[in-house]
Amino acid sequence: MNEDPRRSAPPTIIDVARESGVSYSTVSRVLNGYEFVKPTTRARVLQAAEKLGYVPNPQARSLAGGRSNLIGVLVPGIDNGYISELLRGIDEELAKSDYNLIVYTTRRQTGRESVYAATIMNGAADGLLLVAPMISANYISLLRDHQFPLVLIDQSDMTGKNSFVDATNWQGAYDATQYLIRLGHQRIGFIGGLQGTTSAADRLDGYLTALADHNLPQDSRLIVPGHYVERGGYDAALALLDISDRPTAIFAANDLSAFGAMEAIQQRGLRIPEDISLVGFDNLPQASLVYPKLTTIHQPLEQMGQVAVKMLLEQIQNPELPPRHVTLATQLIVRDSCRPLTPQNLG
Amino acid sequence: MNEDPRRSAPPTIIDVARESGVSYSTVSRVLNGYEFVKPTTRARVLQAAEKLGYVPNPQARSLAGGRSNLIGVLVPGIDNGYISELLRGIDEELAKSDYNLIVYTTRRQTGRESVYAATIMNGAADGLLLVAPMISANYISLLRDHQFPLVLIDQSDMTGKNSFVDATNWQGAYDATQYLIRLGHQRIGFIGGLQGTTSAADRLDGYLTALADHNLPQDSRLIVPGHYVERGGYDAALALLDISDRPTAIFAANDLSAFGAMEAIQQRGLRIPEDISLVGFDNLPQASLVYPKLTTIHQPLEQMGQVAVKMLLEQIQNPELPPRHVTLATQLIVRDSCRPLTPQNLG
DNA sequence: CTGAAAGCGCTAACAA
DNA sequence: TTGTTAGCGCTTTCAG
Repeated sequence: MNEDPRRSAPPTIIDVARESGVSYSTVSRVLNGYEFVKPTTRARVLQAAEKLGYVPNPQARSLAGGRSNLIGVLVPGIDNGYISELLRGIDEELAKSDYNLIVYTTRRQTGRESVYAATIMNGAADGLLLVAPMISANYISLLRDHQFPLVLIDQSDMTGKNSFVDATNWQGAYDATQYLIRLGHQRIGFIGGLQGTTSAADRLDGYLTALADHNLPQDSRLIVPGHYVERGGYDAALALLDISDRPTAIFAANDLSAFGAMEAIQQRGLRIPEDISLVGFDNLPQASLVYPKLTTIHQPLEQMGQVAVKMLLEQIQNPELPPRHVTLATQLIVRDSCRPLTPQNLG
Repeated sequence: MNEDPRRSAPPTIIDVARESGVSYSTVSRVLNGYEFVKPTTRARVLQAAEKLGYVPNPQARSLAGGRSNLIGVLVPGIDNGYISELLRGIDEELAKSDYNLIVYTTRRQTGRESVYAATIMNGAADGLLLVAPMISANYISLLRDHQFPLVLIDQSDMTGKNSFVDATNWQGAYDATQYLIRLGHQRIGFIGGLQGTTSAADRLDGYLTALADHNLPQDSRLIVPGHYVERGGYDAALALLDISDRPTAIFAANDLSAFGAMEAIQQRGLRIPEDISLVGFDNLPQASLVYPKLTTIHQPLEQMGQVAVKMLLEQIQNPELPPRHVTLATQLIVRDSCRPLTPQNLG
């Protein structure tokens, strides 16, 4: 309020101490909510701080206190709906705390993961959310070995040493496939996810199991990689459409590749769902924007972000906590991209 | 490489000094690329640092050096394609520097902007990108008065004291409107943007001017607010369709509201573009995903983010630099949501 | 070319 | 309940 905007240096705790006539450690106590401070003293300090327009210097605070009040999130990039949804949840939850968010994108650190890990542990952040899949195990175990608070998002953990939150990938894929089967589809193409990720493996497995449970044959030509990207879905769909005995339905391991598939299908002059049914996975905001609206498996990304933050903050508070795993439920969202198989559109 | 993962405290500059047999200020010099260091000394220090697995502590560095190597970006939220595109550009450019990105969302600071501003200036970040529109002028001038490096994105500045980067909003709106006029449309609805933003004002103005330039009457019933959000576009379109003398085309001030409009139009049983033509603004990735693919004005968001970062880094390097303004060109992207007005579909 | 030493602003013992 | 005093790890004069 009364601060002088022209003053060169911002007021420090010392200025506040001088102003209120107490020692600067008392000021620190007041500012940190320490309870055993005489109310009148507290009031005086607070008033002085207000008067001077004092705000703490985060760097100094963390250097002395050992905490940065920053939490980091490592993502592959910020450019798709999947990450945005996750970030929204993360931010929402973080807003309730006094932590700020620092975003690391993996592109910056190719081959230098260990240096990054070391820097982060060295005070750049108090905890890390790992959204990026395909992070080298070394990287993760480096952090883990130092007891650094860490939560993996959407990737289960091989070692059992890390906390993670994910969704029912297997079940979701099973549900999607079964939905198509119940509509009468027998030849169902599968556009796979990113090799090496647990979600991709689980979704493939859910698909295969659903086929098996309904006594449908497994045809390896019907399984093509899409790498979780739009372009991959496009190429995959083209490959699928080129099979002599073309599938009547396609289940794409994520929405992004489903969008690519839509493009390919429509370019081939085929209609969705009349000529071919399509199911995605994720339920990105775009899914209800495309035409036809995409039937897909909802993955509660926003909630996953929130839960991950909660788990991370717990871990920061108590580093001794054993790893926790939380798996949230997926859900089939029926829209307009599928239809029952009738004699007319039999492959 | 050879560091011991079980050691409790990470190595500091002092450990490196001891290991290499020089004073720790020399280590600091080497680490900061100071040139007048004997090559052999430099090598010895570097080797010791490598051996110990030394990484600098960012907090200590910034406390002593006065720079945090963090740049902040203030956004309303992370949840729409518009922000994502911008962030992508920002991140891309930042990746070339050694700055990291800290994301602030406005929701966290309602009513406490000045405290936030103070904290940021107080070392939390070395510079700030302001993407959020509607940030109180006080907030901005508080930062400006302290000579804090600042770049506004997509909002021109009333005071002339701040650097900003934006796009040709007026021209884009003019082009969009003119495009519709040239297709034969005479009654063109306008779904407005967020009140109080310069882009909304400029786009409205471009629209009006195009009408005037082509001797088309201005009808206030054809101008409805959409607030740049999907829901707003939906409501706006409904209002527009309810007019007795319904428009044959609609120009939405951004893609988000255009998406909402599509929803409304289709719900009313009308077809785009057969019954009504639609143009958006922004060219979000989703624009080519919707059906029909949206004709829109491309705004180079990614590039705007990159340019903003460049300008900000310049400003950080040289705080005395006068404010700069960069306006990037928009471009009409013709897709499938418009068609010429023929006798059949005359309102 | 290199070392010594003074802080940066704050937290957290330790005293009193 | 409050004051005193070490540092946190590093950058940066200032002297050699």
